[in-house]
Parts: sequence; C-alpha cells; structure tokens
Amino acid sequence: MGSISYQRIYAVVRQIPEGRVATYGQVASLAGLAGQARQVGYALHALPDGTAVPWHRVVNASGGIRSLPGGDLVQRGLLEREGIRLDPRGRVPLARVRWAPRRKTIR
DNA sequence: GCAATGACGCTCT
DNA sequence: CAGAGCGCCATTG
Repeated sequence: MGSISYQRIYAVVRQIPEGRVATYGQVASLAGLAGQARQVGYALHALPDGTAVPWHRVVNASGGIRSLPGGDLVQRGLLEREGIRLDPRGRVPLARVRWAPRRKTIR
C-alpha cells in the first residue's frame, strides 16, 4: 500500500454494512479527508482486486455509479445482490440506503 | 520539484 | 435535466 491516507479510506469503507452505501464525500469526511472526495475515488481505483473492501458500496453524491468502463455493471450487480434496487435511471436510492455512521465509526 | 491527472462535489448557467 | 467551471490535493510521469 502506498500511503496512510489510503488505509484510512479503506478502514472507513470496510465499515459500510451490507445493504447500505456511502458517498465518496461521506467516506472522505469520515476518513478525516473532508473535501477530498477525489482522493477516495483515487484510492479505490488503486484498490487491488480480492481485497476485503466493499468498494461497490461507495457511490457518488448523485447515487450514480461510474468506476471503470464495464465495471459499473459489476458494481450494479453486487449492489442488487445485497438487496439494493436501483432507480429507473440506474442510480442508488440514497434516501433509503445511505449509511449512517455510528458515531466514531467502528462499532 | 513541477505539471498533468483524476471511481468526486458543488454552484451557476 | 445537461453542461461548464472551479475547488481540493495525493499520486504519477
């Protein structure tokens, strides 16, 4: 792993429970990187496959998915498998599945 | 060390 | 609702 920031981000993402999602900005704040939503995306992009980090539970502020070309389909599938139905426009209903952090994270 | 890049976010048009 | 512009800053060449 390249940097400590990445570890902070992974630590937060790893705490997102099944059936729930968080936005990049949200993760950034929880990781102590408020305003650096980009870094979160960057970190997840560099995330090696097979890691215990539920990267698919992280979406952008609009509930939309982007990720890699074609990778968005994978993420969509993983989310639906957790019971998260996507909107007609292919977006996550944040109003219902947005993860509410337990105080200091880590329960 | 500098310049370009980027799984984003927010505001204005 | 779509597009454009600006901010924020670690990682990379």
